[in-house]
Amino acid sequence: MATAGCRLLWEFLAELLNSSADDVIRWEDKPLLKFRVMDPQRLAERWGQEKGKAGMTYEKLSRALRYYYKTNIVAKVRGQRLTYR
DNA sequence: TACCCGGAAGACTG
DNA sequence: ACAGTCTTCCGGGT
Repeated sequence: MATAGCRLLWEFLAELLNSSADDVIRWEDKPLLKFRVMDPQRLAERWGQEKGKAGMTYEKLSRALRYYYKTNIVAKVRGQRLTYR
């Protein structure tokens, strides 16, 4: 069950948001839990390293994010590649 | 352009 | 063998 082992995508994103990786992803409005991806390509590279997937791209990372809409882990704020969790 | 949308299929893990 | 969480691929949208 569940990848539980360690970093799920949302845990990885939360860690980046709570650290100072402002060049890749940052809070747009922390109280509202809105964040913004500043550098899609670098975000995908870091995610790829986490999972040991060399060919990770933002297209694929965002596909995983779309599956999150269904479970309400994240929601898209169109017009600015913003999301909240 | 670059990013966004979801269905379908399949890999990987505990 | 099984179910959860993606990963990969695709055609189409804004």
